[in-house]
Amino acid sequence: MAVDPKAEIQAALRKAVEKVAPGQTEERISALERPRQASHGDYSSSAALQLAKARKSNPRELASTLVDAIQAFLPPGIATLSIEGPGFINFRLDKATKTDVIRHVLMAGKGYGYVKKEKPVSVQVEFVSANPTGPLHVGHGRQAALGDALAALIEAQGDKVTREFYYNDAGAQIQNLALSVQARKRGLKPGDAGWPKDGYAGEYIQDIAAAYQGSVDDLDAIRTFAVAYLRNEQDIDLREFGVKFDVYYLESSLYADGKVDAVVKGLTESGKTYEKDGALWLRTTDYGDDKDRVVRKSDGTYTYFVPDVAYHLTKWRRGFVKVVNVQGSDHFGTTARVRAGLQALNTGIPQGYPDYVMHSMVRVMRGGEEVKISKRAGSYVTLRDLLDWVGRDAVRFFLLSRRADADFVFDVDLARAQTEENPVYYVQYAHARVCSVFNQWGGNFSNLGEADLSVLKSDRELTLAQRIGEFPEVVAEAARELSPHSVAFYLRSLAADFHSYYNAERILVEDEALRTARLALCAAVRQTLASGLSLLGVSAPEKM
RNA sequence: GCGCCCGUAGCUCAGCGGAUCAGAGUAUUGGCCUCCGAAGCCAAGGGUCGUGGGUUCGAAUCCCGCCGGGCGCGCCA
Repeated sequence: MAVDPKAEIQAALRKAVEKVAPGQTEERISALERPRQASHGDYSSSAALQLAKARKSNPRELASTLVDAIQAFLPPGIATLSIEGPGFINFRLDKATKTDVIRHVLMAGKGYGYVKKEKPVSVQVEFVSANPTGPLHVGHGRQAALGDALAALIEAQGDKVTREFYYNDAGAQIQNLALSVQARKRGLKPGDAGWPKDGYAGEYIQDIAAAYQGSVDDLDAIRTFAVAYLRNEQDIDLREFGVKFDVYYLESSLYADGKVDAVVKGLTESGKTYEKDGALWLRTTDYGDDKDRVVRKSDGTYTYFVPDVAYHLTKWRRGFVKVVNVQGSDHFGTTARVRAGLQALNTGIPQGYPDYVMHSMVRVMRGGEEVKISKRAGSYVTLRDLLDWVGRDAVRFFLLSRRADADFVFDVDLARAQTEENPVYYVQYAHARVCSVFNQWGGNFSNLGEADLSVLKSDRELTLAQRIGEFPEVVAEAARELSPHSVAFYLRSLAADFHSYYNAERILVEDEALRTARLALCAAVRQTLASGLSLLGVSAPEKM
């Protein structure tokens, strides 16, 4: 088992800080940073600067004291220390330490970057959750990419993840869908006299009407048919996008099982409700919401708030200790009240439950202009449009290359460019290139693990090895911060390091020892690229 | 009006609760294939990090004001 140099240094640093400044247990004091400038070493600590402030002493002297302490705790042969600048302690890893990771990756194989937990936690990621009233739009695409990647990242941290899709199959929107299809079946068009008030205008309504063979007067049959039709259509798109769900949860089941009534009862018994204007209200403001919410309308029916709370209560009851909901920022308003409703039930659900990953809107640019509508959906661009234009890998990679809360401009022309520069192909190409080297070589992989890595001495080789070594940390942080985009950026960097190396040095050299060591490095690159792409749901082709 | 988010190179965006943080891609310009895949590499130009204050030894990063943009503020879902 290879050592984890960062962990070793971290541990030594913590002990040193504790020794020099007992009681200073603040996490950030003993934080290790990765300097951007290579001349500043591989890791650096600003502990001396931070401690100097509190102790009113000279930072460089303090750094010197810390260095002595660290060296006493740090096993030999890992790194050398120096004090630079105003008092930074910089660590330079020994070459052998840097290349050690290669052996580790080859041993771990597909497990590299993955954590095995003794006690996995049950986690749920809920995403897409589109109501079956139309084709999936690009925002759903962003949710699908985000949710699936988040699930994969959390799984990589050793937890057990359930991917769930929640939808409303019985509400007012579904009624409008049924009425729209019925009207189409009767030959009406949007805008005609008699067209339903909140009817759906998209062309797909006509498709459903044409496919429906039953009685035009049987609204229940039309509703059932239309829901099944659109659910199927959505599933086809999701399948092509490579997203699979473990559970489809129906809102109607919450009513059928009495869960909605039970929540109303629970809220009432909590003492946090009151009657006003003939309606039943919940004091969600007691839990951080900006205004109280109606539970039961004056006409006796419930607001959507109730099934929402009931649904999230089932998540907790089903044993999901952690829940991540991926939603568009237009659903922003629901987060505070769902959390408030869960708190009011007083069932021991933690305060921040559930987590939300909100993403901002996606704008689609094509041919220098913004695309706002699609023929099929009418008022919006669909996920299907994107898939048809640029393919699954490009859609996934692009949608994951931005922070979720950043506005997104999807440049279709850039994404579909296969002969020009394209961020997706850049990473995939690196993978295909490594594979190509191995094909050319044609040797036996099992020997690579015994390669003498000490012959890898060039800066590019050490940089590449170190980059590979960062992968587990990148994955862990992306999972912790719920930010898959950092994996996409990491892969870009790894691919860049490899391309640069490939152009500078020949892999298949005459010298057998050197060749074997370089191939071992390449094998580690390939494994890391493949694992990273897999986390994002993007394929790692052997040929392109 | 109130709440949350965003404002970084011509364009699209990273910058992990400060320091060793002015970065990547793209676009533009100039080099590199008789040799493992040129969907690649090497290099150049390009930004008072929206703006004005504050805190600090140090601010793109933290705090406050302002300007600009997005989303949300229903007895709709």
